[in-house]
Amino acid sequence: MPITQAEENYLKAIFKIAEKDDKPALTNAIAAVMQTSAASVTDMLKRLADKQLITYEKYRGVQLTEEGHRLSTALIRRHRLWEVFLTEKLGFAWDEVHDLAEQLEHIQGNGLIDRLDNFLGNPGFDPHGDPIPNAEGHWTYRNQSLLATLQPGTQGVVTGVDDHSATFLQYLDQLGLALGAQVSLLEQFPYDHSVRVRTGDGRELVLSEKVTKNLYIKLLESGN
Amino acid sequence: MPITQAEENYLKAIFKIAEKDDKPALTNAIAAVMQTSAASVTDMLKRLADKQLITYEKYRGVQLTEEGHRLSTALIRRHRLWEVFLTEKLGFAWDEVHDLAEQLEHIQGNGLIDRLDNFLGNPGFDPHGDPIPNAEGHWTYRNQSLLATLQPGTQGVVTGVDDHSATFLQYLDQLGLALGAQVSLLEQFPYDHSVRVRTGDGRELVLSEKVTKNLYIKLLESGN
DNA sequence: AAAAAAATTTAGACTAGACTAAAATATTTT
DNA sequence: AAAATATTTTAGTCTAGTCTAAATTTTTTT
Repeated sequence: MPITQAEENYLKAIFKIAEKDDKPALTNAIAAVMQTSAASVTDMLKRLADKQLITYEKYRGVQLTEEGHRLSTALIRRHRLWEVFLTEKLGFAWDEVHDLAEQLEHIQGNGLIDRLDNFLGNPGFDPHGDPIPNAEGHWTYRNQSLLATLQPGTQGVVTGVDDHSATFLQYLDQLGLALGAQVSLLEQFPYDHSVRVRTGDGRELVLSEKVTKNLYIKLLESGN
Repeated sequence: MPITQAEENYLKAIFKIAEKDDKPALTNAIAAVMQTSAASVTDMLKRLADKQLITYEKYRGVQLTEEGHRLSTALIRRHRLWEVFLTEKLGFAWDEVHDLAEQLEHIQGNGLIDRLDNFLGNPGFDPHGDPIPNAEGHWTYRNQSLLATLQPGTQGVVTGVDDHSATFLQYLDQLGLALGAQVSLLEQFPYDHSVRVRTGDGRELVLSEKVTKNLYIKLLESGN
């Protein structure tokens, strides 16, 4: 039995939930990610369990099997490589590529993705700074922290985002905080957990907690 | 109501049949192209007629409406541009790209295809020599003839194929008759309609009627 | 440890797209 | 112009994926 696009999408949703919580993914959580009803999720979980892509215990949530994990990783790899293609080669902005990659990731074909990877120069990260697993499913590790967790006085470079919504990404563009932008954390305001930062080009910005909790920074060695 | 992938595939099949015959496409003909049953075709024809993409008269066959024609043309444009991408950029051979393009042609997204077209340098023809309609749906005309229709003594260049099967394309590769190859028609054998040709690099080949009826040649001016 | 609330599953129904078998309509042959 | 044949449509069924409403199970509150 081939794996359908709907099944692939569920696998990805389960992977993403498991990644965060490291606990079995619950029906309602999956329903929220998939924007569908809990009843539909239950139906699909049975199908995925039949295909041995998840282990499913009624009322207890699900976990990916090894095969399910392998497929999810491959799917994320495909998604992120297509995102690189769309930005690097076709000139799309980082807030425009998600929906297209969501479709492209389902294209099936021998050797397609490895050729694409090669054509793109084997990129390690996608346009949002997310790592791209290699053909064996291994991830590049990177030392980055949410801006929200840093101490005043530290300095770093924007390396990723947690929120991939177009509105957030466009707001970052407006602030001049694309990937690679330098920021120094000047001050934290305990009242609402907003912060004041200085950008690489010398501007000062105040960022809300919502921003600091969605922006990844790689620290620069303080010696530099 | 959005147009589904299945509907798009039927539109393309109807377009291709109409292109050849210039008569209404009949149920069985569509069933043959779609590799499905006549009953399934009838079901789909009703849906397409509801959506005003075809005009359908029971037992009488179908014709594309203006909108149906526009959509089919756009679909062919997408298919052929993706084929160019797969060969030119990813290095696939001309006999490997059909199934992938069959999937890629259904990707929906604002500006995607025009960006792709631009990235590829606005190619006029796909890897099989088929013309690619432009964004307005206009076709590049090219003066080419089936090898089967040429007279001995004429000389030309391979510009296209009618049969897109991998076996035919691989056979042409083996014969050294890729797009752009030179051929002079030396002799026709009335018995089985096979022909003897000389290739650009001086080899002599005998080609069966099946080959000559699937190979397009653009005549060289005899003065050259 | 009941009762209340929340989460999940079941039951039953719907649509798109396919199928087979049977009925209806067209076309071809005699 | 009938009869025979070929084509097409209808009728009824199936699956994947969705839905709502009702029933069940788990968790939380009292």
